[in-house]
Amino acid sequence: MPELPEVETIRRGLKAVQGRRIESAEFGLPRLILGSTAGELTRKLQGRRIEAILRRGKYLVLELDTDTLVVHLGMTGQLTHAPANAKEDVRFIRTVTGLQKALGVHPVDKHTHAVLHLDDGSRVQFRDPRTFGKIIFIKGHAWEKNPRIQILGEEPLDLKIEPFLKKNFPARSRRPVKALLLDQSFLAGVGNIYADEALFASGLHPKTLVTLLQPAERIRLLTAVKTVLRKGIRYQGTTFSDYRKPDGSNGDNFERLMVYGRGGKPCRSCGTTLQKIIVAQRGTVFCLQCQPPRGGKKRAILKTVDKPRRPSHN
DNA sequence: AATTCGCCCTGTCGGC
DNA sequence: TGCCGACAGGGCGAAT
Repeated sequence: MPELPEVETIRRGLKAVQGRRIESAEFGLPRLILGSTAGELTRKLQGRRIEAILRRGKYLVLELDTDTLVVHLGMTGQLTHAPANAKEDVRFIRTVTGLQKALGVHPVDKHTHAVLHLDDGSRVQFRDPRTFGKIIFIKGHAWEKNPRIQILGEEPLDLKIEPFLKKNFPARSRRPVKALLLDQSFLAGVGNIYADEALFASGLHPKTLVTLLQPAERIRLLTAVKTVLRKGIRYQGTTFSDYRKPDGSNGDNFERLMVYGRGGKPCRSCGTTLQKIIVAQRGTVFCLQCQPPRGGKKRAILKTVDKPRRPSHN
């Protein structure tokens, strides 16, 4: 699931298409397109120049000379940039049979739903097996006024923590803190992976009610969000299943995750078996020891921690 | 008003 | 071996 670090990595990886002109465009699955029909979009994009590639939350924004394309990758969306004359990339095709592999030919990939052919012979391809992605056509450059963009909260990496806590933090909300992190109108770009990682990094149980967070915990939480997102970008995103960089290669962050995707495995910090529960309708992995819940069980855990340690003589 | 739920979709995996 | 249900989940609109 491409979240802020994955989309940012893709944005950076697509730098080479800036300034290129779109010679032609193809669209395969009309329901992924908003703001235009597939046929009209093909016509509208012909001859357009890609001026800039931006990111807002999990949205990738392609500013053209006259209009704007906004892309959301949903859960399994991939945006790749294939060099001139490149064949279909076998790395994207999981169903290649032995014979096809031997012959070096593959069926046309049924999951590639959009292709932009550029004036240098390269192409940008949008592939999305689960089709939760969206391609939004916006006339002109006022894409920030689009309802889907307008409702987004602040960019986590830009925000100043103290003013944000005063102005934007729903201190009386009774949602679990994980639900808040997933809310794109609170912070734009945090998804299931980085929400779990941020909660682990700040030592908060995912079900903790927002209203119960102490000021110091709020600061810890926001600091952790920034930290885990920056780490995700540094390692070029988390490849769990479908995410790829624009060159088709994997991100390096998965093996560096502390909790996401590690349910039942030992905590990398304390060795306790990581729990998997459902919070806000999402699979959620956390460490009961490092992220103790409020109330009943907390007391028992504190008691254990507070036990005087036997001095070691070695 | 705030929060939760159901739905969209398809590849993968475990169980029988 | 093959069938089938469960699961993965971002975001939107409906329900509570």
